[in-house]
Formats: sequence, C-alpha cells, structure tokens
Amino acid sequence: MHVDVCSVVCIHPEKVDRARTRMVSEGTAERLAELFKVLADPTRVRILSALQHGELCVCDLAAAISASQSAVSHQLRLLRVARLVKVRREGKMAFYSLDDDHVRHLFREGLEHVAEE
Amino acid sequence: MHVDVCSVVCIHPEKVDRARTRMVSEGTAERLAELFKVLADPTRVRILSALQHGELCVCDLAAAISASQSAVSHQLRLLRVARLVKVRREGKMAFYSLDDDHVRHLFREGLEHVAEE
DNA sequence: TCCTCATATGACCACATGTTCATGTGATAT
DNA sequence: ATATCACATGAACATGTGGTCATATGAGGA
Repeated sequence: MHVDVCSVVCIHPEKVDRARTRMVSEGTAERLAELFKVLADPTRVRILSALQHGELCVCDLAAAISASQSAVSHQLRLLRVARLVKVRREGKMAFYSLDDDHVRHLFREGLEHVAEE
Repeated sequence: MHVDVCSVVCIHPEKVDRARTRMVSEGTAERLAELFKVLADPTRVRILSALQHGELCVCDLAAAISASQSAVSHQLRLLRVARLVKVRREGKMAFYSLDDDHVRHLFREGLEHVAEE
C-alpha cells in the first residue's frame, strides 16, 4: 500500500471526494474481503451446497463431496469462524448446518451471477 | 482431490445421496468459487465500493482508494473478466463502472453479514 | 514526427492458502 | 483400562495471488 497519486493532472477532485466520503471504511473492506475469501474455494462452496437442505456430520460431508475427512475438517473450521456454519455435537459426532439464511442468500446471489453467462 | 471415504461405518447413506443429488455440479462450484475469489480482496472491494455511485477513471480510482495506478489496473482487469465492472473508453481515458445491479446486490448482502457481528 | 499522458501488461518476489500426513482429543464400548 | 471411533489440528509442501518496477500501447498535442 502506497499513496502514489498519478502525477497531478488527470484527476476530477470533486468526483474523487464524493466517492471517498461514500466508500466503506478500510476496516469494513477488509472484513468484507475476508467474508468473500471464505466463499472463494470450490471445496467450501461444495460443503455449503451440500448443507443447503439440512445438517450433515463430518463423515457424511466428506463422502458427499468426495474429499478427505481432514480436508473437510480444516475447511469447516474456516466456515465456523466466519459464522457461515454452526455445529451441533452429539456424542462423538458433529453435525454441521448453515448458520443462517444470510448464507443461503449470498450463495443464491452468486449462483445467479454465474448462471448469467 | 482424493476419493477417501471415512472407512465404512459412520455414514448415513440416504442423507448423503439426497445431498449429492441436490448439490451444485463440480463445474458450478468451481465457477462460483471463482466469482467469490474476485470479491475476496480488500483492494477490489474498495474499488467496487468507490464505483457504487457512478463511474470513475482509473486515475481517480487510484486516488480514491490510495493505491498505485498499476495495482488498480491489474485489479480492474480481474474485475473486468469476471464481468463485475465494465469500461467506457473516451480518448485516452478509461471510465469504469459496475457491470450490473447484480454486483451491487452481492456487495450489499456481504455488507449485511459483516455488520451482524 | 516526437513527446507526453492515461492506461495496460509482463516479470518478479514476498506472502497466503489448501491439501496430505501424522498425530491429538474426547466420547463410547468392551 | 484400553481400544476404537469421529473429529480436530499441527507441520510441511506445492501452488496461487497481489504488489512493485519497468515497459508497452495508443491517443492527443506541439
């Protein structure tokens, strides 16, 4: 990151100022990027997709998406800390489900964009 | 990627099957992840944020988000191929704007999730 | 034509990320 | 107690990514 404005000339200062005041804060941008980063992996997308219609235990998830248990566990951790999924423990099993409808919305919005092309 | 199902025991086959049939295809998951990947960077988030209320030229964008022209150009390229922004050329200037309302929706959905915590 | 300006892009480098392998943890059964 | 099962996690490694620097491109002006 470096404050390096293109010389002097080409700028429309009023446009820039208007944009700056309306922009999200740096912290918000950071957290927003962090959220999308969690959604930005095929394995995690498939996990979320598999959970769209109800909870699954880790082992079932691994089977559903044809990935190793370890890989799934690692990814579930990321999804958990981002509050995209939640856990329900029952004995030695762990049942995962989508955390809220919000996740579903984001997912569907994304799907629509992908479907467009 | 390795088909490695946890031994035999813990699976609920009917749940797994139901999930599998309802899941998005591998290709769709890939493209969905690709879309979110483009949104998964603070610089690109700030660019999209700056464009929420109208087009800006590259130089103005760089000024608005305090990044170098080169960095902004590189990121704009990614946003372009993902069809999140579009260009309007006018002489030697290039004015960028959000490609459609879809991008705005995705952005806002993300913001709401971030705002929750 | 030659120079300058706005933008685009290629090479390179430091850093982040996803998987596997090995091992840890806590619950249940024998 | 101890063995086993489902799940979690740490280390290590290969690959991907975002920035800078240098340079290319293409439009306008002198």
